[in-house]
Amino acid sequence: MPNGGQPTIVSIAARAGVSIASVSRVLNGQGARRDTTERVRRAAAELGYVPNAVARSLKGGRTRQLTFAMPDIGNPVYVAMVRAIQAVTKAAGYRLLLHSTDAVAEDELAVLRSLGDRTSDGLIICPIRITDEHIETLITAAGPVVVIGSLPPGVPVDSVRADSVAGAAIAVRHLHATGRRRIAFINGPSDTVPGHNRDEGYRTALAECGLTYDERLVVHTDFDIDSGAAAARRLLTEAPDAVFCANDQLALGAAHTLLARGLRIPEDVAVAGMDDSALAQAGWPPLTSVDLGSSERGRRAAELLLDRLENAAEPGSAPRTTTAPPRLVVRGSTAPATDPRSARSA
Amino acid sequence: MPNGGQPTIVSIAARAGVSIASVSRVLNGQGARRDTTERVRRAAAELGYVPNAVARSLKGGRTRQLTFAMPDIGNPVYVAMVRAIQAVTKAAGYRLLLHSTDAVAEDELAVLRSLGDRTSDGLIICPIRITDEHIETLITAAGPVVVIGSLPPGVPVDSVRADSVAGAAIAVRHLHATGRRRIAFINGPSDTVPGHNRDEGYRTALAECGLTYDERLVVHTDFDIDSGAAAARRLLTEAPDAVFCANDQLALGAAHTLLARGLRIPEDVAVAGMDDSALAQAGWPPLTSVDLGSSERGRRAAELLLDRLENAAEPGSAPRTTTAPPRLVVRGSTAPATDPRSARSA
DNA sequence: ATGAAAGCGCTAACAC
DNA sequence: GTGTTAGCGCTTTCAT
Repeated sequence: MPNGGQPTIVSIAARAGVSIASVSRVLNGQGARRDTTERVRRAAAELGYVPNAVARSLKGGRTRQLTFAMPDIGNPVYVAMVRAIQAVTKAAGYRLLLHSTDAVAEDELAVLRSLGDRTSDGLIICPIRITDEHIETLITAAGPVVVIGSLPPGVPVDSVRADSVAGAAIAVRHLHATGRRRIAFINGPSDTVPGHNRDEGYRTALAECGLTYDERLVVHTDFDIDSGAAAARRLLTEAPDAVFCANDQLALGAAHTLLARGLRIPEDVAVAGMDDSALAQAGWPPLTSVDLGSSERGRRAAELLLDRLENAAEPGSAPRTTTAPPRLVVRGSTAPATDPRSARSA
Repeated sequence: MPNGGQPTIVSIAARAGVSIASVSRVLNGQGARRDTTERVRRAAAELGYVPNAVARSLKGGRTRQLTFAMPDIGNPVYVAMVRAIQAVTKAAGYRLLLHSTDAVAEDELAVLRSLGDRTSDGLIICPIRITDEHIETLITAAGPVVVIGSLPPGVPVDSVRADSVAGAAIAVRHLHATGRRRIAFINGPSDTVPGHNRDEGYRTALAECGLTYDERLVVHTDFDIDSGAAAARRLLTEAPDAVFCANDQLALGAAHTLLARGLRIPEDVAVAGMDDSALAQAGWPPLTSVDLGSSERGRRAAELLLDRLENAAEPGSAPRTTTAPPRLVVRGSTAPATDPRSARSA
């Protein structure tokens, strides 16, 4: 037996007494005589035939599979992107392959290069850092790629970015508007694009609000809960009346430290995060957070990719870049400490 | 140009001045003369050759891809499974395809049937309900399948299950041992396997502890945060001194309701969840939870599947079933209300 | 409307 | 050690 005993168009053709070409036509909904159509269909059903997608791909040169590579499948932000991408690609008849790179640059490059093995027709990748090697590999990729993140100008690749500068600024202004004056900032690594941009937004907004930047109120650390808790412990000596965090995990960690020290949120200290992930609603009190449009970015990226795929006409046509606008989601963690009215000005 | 201009073994053969067979051999590390080997390698490198995985799969009958189908990619329990499965399959040289079925039975069946399209070599599936149709489809599946969940006896399919009966019982005994006597229970739908088993564990443990089952203390609802919050609101009139929840999301929701009503956790009411997902640590106070071995189950399932794949010898050999033992993880949400000593007896 | 046959890119006999 | 050739299962001309 050549294969595992699976029925193929050959078995169907034999059973129905027609040629394999007729089987193929009938199964793909092309014209055939009533009689032929029926016999083929019946034979296929009786045999429990399922078309071999691999053979079809080899012939057609397309797999109808797309890949999404993200740094961390456990991060709700990427889960939101997956959902959005899934919705778009599924509607277009594509399967989605998920790949977690664990933020390892080498792994990201490997995914990029693996486009050449024709396992998927296109790729959406969300790199946390973008090195020269990334750009090099991006340019020579064997298929269409869309980057979720900030590409340097001039790189001929479609991309979708978040406006975390504006996002951070919105949060800081909100905290100021609700009466906070000592606004601490727990940020991620400063050598990442997100970290750098959030820092810029923080500084800008402080200036706008007439507050001075005080480096004792700023901590750079990793993007997870424990780091947030540790950072908050260090900041406590500075007696901030608000803690703005570069993502929800950091905010959750910071909130734990504050509550454990007996401080009340938001009465004594306000806490705000970014991403508006599922964690923000899960926190106590529910966390104010800046939605950077994860779903929106995912959806947009998928659309751009599909567009390249369907209109493969001009592979060299100008790259497109979209920016998702940030949106503040106010919850309990930043209710005004003193004058409830001022909350309205947010 | 036949394909998208991608180099193939034909282009390499031409450039190196050898036959395609030699190219194939060299690239697959088989014997060849020094000179030949070198010329092929150089040609491949210059052309930026990447083997076409589709063609290789068609020839070899295997894709070296595995599929994991779970109900909800946003649920930390499944994320933990993905991580564990990924680790095992990656080490064995398999790629992992992720599929979120959204707990839709029809989607689960579709995934099962799609094994026939040869897109992946095997499947791990985590169905939330198991209907007769599931079993039927499972049996006639076109490739090896491992189920994470409880299969009725007699179904000839490998499976890995959690012991949620024992898990629920551990939690209840812990609450009793730390001084709680009015232990409410927020459970998922009773017509699901997990819901049914947790209920059994709850009843058993209550009896062991000499407490009587009081249906006013029990609520059946959906497995999410909002349902947990709503259920807790209903239970408040019964003044429980502990709330045991069938998963962490329910526990988180319940905790929110309690805190919002000004009750203290654990001083006034203890709260415990199940799954020990990332959410348990994210909650406030950090949630005591029963680890049902998500990682363990994922790992085990992957191992079973790989074993079937490698030793495809006897497809009809006896199905194996593993059960992962539950483990209580005590955190702040169930510290004893009165006598700190009694916590030791947990 | 239908059948014969070519070929997608690769591996593996089989000859030389 | 190397080349020739036959498929893997399918779609798609090209004849008939």
